[in-house]
Amino acid sequence: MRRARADTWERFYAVVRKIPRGRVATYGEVAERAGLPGYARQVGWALHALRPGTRVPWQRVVNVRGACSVRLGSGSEFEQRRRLEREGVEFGPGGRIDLGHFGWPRDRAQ
DNA sequence: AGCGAGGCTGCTG
DNA sequence: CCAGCAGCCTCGC
Repeated sequence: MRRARADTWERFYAVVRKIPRGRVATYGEVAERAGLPGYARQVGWALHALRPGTRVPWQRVVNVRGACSVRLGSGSEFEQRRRLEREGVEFGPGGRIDLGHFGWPRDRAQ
């Protein structure tokens, strides 16, 4: 069988925790770095299922266009943006982040 | 066991 | 950059 769900999610969390402060990574990147390319959607689900109290910088994970994909209405969207801005991440007019500037450089180690 | 939905992505226009 | 289409995996009914 494939990897157990909890095990898979733990990999995602481990990767997310490696994202440097002031940087953001896409779901696809997190999945890829976790050794599970193509699991972008599962990263989203893993963060969705993230329990309060778990120390994971989920706010640094955005979609490939640099926008917060957090489900609207949850209030987390605002929280995410507030946290990122505090880290020095700038948002564009459309509420998007310039991944070319704030994205997590793949060539660099964490 | 089947099916729709979800914090996504890459490829085409 | 946005819209449409298809593929990805897991959850919940």
